[in-house]
Amino acid sequence: MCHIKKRFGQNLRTIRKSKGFSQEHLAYAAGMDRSYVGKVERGEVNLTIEKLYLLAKTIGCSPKDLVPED
Amino acid sequence: MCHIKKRFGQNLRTIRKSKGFSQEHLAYAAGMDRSYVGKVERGEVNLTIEKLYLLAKTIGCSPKDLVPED
DNA sequence: ATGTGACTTGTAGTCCGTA
DNA sequence: ATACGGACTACAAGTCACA
Repeated sequence: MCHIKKRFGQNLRTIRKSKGFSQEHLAYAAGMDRSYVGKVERGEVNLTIEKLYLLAKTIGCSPKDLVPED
Repeated sequence: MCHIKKRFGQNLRTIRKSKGFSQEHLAYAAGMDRSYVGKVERGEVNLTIEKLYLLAKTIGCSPKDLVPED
């Protein structure tokens, strides 16, 4: 429960890299600040589902791909 | 993108009912306020992933089951 | 290109009601 | 049992500077 943010961030980072995005590119494309994306990936942010969706959509994956299983 | 919250709420409501939970029971078991669960199901809340996870765990389903596909 | 801290503003989330 | 609202507090959102 307490690690969901970190695992979410790891998922995001893995998929982001596999798509060839930099944090900067992703942030810009999603209309977010670069530092915010970094915080999400480091598990420092308990982000909302709308941000979850925006990131998934921007990066080109399903929201479910970012959500840790357990 | 703008209807995520509503679709999420619908998913939660459907699964909650299929498990035989009332909003009150779910809220109590998850340590949340009764009115909050209602707001989530009505799509009035842009909830965080930790709440998403807590609700899924309490209701006995995967977090992915609550997340709308698109 | 990314990590981190400090900060302000908006809203998630709580707690109390009424119907 | 649920919908809905008001008022409040905690924290997510969003920005920036510097390493």
